[in-house]
Amino acid sequence: MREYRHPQITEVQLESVLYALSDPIRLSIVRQLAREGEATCAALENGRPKSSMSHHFRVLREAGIIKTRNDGTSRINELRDDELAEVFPGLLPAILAVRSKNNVAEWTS
Amino acid sequence: MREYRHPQITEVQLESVLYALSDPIRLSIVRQLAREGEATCAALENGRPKSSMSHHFRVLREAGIIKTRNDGTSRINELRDDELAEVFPGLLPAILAVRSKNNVAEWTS
DNA sequence: GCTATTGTTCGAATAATATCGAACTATCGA
DNA sequence: TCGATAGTTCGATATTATTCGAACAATAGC
Repeated sequence: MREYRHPQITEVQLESVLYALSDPIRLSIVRQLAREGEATCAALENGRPKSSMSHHFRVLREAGIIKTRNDGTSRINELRDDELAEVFPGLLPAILAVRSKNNVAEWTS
Repeated sequence: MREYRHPQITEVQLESVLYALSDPIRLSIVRQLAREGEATCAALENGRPKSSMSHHFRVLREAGIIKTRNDGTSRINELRDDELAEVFPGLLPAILAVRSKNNVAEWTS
């Protein structure tokens, strides 16, 4: 499977980052990645359809928030937190510091 | 004209704040308010139709980002930055610290 | 090569947003 | 009371997102 295109961190736009993170599912992905370091797509889809999740991963990737690499048949995702800190210092930490009130996995069922 | 309903700051949702700020026009409104303290709607619409701007002010207001009060025929807007700092510490400063590359007023004409 | 696993892409339906003119409301001042 | 001023609301249109099944692609293991 071909490699993904990740934007240069200097090309990343604040608006796109904010938009990508304004979705509860994507936000929960990012929170989980912040906790666990890196994770496959499968580990992050909480019973949701793969195609939906694939869409969300793409939005996060194109916004410059995550980096995806191939590992066999899996894709491994990780936050680009260090890079994001260069261009938007304090932004991701401020967002991650907010405790999530509603668990996404909860309103899946 | 009747008063606006502003959400309690504790009811404000991170997702809504991020969404509201993911729009370039709304972001430019917030930046301008951060510079100038408070401003009327007219002072913030850069030649755009009033009805469009009214929509954006509403989104910002309902997200808990601005507060609007009446003053004669004008509405005066201000950031709820102190309150936002209570629930999302560091978030607004991190966003406002990002220098805007494209001036919104620029691509108006 | 066959099969299972993991994810992507496509396509179509649905939903949400943005945009802006037109009509309307409220207030101020003469 | 009559503009003039400042915004809001309505309604219609256009654009963009979300969702998810179905088909597809790539890899690992046997």
